[in-house]
Amino acid sequence: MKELTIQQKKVLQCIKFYIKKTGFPPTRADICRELGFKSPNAAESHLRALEKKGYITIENGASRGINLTENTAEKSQTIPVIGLVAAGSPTLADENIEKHIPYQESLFLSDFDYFLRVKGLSMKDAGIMEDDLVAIKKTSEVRNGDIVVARIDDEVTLKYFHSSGNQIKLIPANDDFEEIYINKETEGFFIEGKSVGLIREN
Amino acid sequence: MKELTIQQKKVLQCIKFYIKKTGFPPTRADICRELGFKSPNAAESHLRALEKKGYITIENGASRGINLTENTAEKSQTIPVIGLVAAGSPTLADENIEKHIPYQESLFLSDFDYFLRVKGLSMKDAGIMEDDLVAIKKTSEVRNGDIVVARIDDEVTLKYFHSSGNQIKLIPANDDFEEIYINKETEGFFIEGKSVGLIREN
DNA sequence: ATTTATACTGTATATATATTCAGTAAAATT
DNA sequence: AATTTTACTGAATATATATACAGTATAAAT
Repeated sequence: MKELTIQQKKVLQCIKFYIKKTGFPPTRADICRELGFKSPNAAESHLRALEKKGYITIENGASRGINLTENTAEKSQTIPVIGLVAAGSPTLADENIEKHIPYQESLFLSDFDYFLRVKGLSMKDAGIMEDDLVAIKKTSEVRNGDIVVARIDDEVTLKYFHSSGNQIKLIPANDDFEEIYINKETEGFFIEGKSVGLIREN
Repeated sequence: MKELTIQQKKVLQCIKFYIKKTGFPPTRADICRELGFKSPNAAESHLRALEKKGYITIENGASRGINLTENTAEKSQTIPVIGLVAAGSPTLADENIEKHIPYQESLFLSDFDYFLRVKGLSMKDAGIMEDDLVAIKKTSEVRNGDIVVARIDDEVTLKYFHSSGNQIKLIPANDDFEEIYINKETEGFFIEGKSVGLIREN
């Protein structure tokens, strides 16, 4: 799809916002009012440019006959999927984002920030398999028994969390893996978040 | 919310359909055309009735100024959640539906018909735990290795599917459970569908 | 170097559209 | 029994709206 100019983007945003607010598309005059244009032809020409570039369609002769193209209309929010890379934290930086998947508010009981793509079988007995998507809520407030995303220096893992006093245990759900013991004050140790749900794409 | 008459329902449906089709609400004349009315006032009065009953709002003076109320606008499709009841098939009958959850088209790679609430741990080693929601696509076309919803008389189970010749094996993913052998022609045996995804609400 | 696209103002106008008024008639409420 | 709601036709109209035309000016593409 052809790139939009800054002004054209503004007009497109204005249309989206107007529809969201009112339920129906704006008139030329509405766009002028919103963006400070003094001539309806300013809006008109921008609309024709947006049409030409495929972002909207215009029903000729119809009032408010603006229709957002499929690619233009935001269907629903999307949530990033992040790979559990052995080295490097699962940040929301672009280079770590595998893809985006559509997100529906009430999908899980708690809200969450991203999906973590699981590598390996260290949580197998908790029913978390390779390539599963674990919904992660970014928080450091975790309780014993929670499944957490823990970072130790550059290593990131998904494990059961258990703390007593100053000592923290990271427990795998697979006998082939070993528990990890750390001190709360250990440098480079950090709880990235906790699991609040799971999706498996068969 | 106040009940609608048959005609008012028709008009409301007409508005929804028109918006879906064109991206913007209909005019009075559009409604007349769609429903065969000969006077714009027929549409007008129905609109005012719908407004009075709270199904739409009307922006006075604005063309196509119809806005569907929150409860009126269909946000997204929902998919039923069905319990894996030991006796009785997981049909989409109301009495078997636990609840509805919002559904986004591209959530899984394949489309599906309902979620099955898992009881028991017979598929534990496949990472399917108690209370998980397995996305089921209704089909009898299944392949060896697929996880299927099988019905034998009134018993419904989730198992790995394996057929060779006329014999079918239903294999659990848990050593504590036993494989089930059946003949393809056995009466009362039926493949309800297969798993195409999974959701776990922590 | 010339054309095309961008980014507007300003005016004008045909027509698309909401909306009111005047009726008719049956069904539902009060 | 009287009133309100539903369900329309039919005509009239003010105005909301799309859209064309005439300009001006700068930037980008060919």
